[in-house]
Amino acid sequence: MTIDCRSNQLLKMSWQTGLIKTILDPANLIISTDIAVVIADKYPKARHHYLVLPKEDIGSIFQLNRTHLPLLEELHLLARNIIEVRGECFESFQIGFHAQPSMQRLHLHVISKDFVSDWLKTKKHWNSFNTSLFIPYEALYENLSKDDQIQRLPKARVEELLSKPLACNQCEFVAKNIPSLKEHLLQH
DNA sequence: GTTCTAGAAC
DNA sequence: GTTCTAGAAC
Repeated sequence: MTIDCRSNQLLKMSWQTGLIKTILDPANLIISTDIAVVIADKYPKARHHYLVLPKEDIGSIFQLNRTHLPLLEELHLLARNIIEVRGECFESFQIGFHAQPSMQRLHLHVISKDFVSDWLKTKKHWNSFNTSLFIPYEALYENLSKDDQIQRLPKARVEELLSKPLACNQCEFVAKNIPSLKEHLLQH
């Protein structure tokens, strides 16, 4: 391994630990319990976008086993709490995990289905929330109950899902590019 | 995860 | 010529 390779890895580590650093500052915590916290996503991909994270140092969904099922229930409880606190309705939100997370520390996404946001900029953003790259809470809970672990998606499957057409999440419309998708979402 | 930007797509 | 996407970031 070259020196350059190592400095790349260090650079990568610095952004991957962003969430862990964020929750160290109490000012960032919208809700905090003994075992989990709720923060606002720094780059929200919809009008409402929150993250629920355990205080326990769990890297990602791939570190989970059956013993974590009660923890997941607590994360889900806080997800419902933040929606209620914000005066929104549960039906207008999707709650779940990315099948291929980028940031360290397990985090549950709580995001409104409008996807109206200046931070929504790429096909990857869209498809990570609107294809099987998004694992709804209930689905992950059931998979973990059954298998005692969460399986990583094959690289080819991830690439296939990332390259899917930009299909609207609320109707049959398929956008030709990101700007037209964003314009369309505003109409809903 | 974002930023930046070369060059593809239009 | 401008818009848009996709890959490198040392």
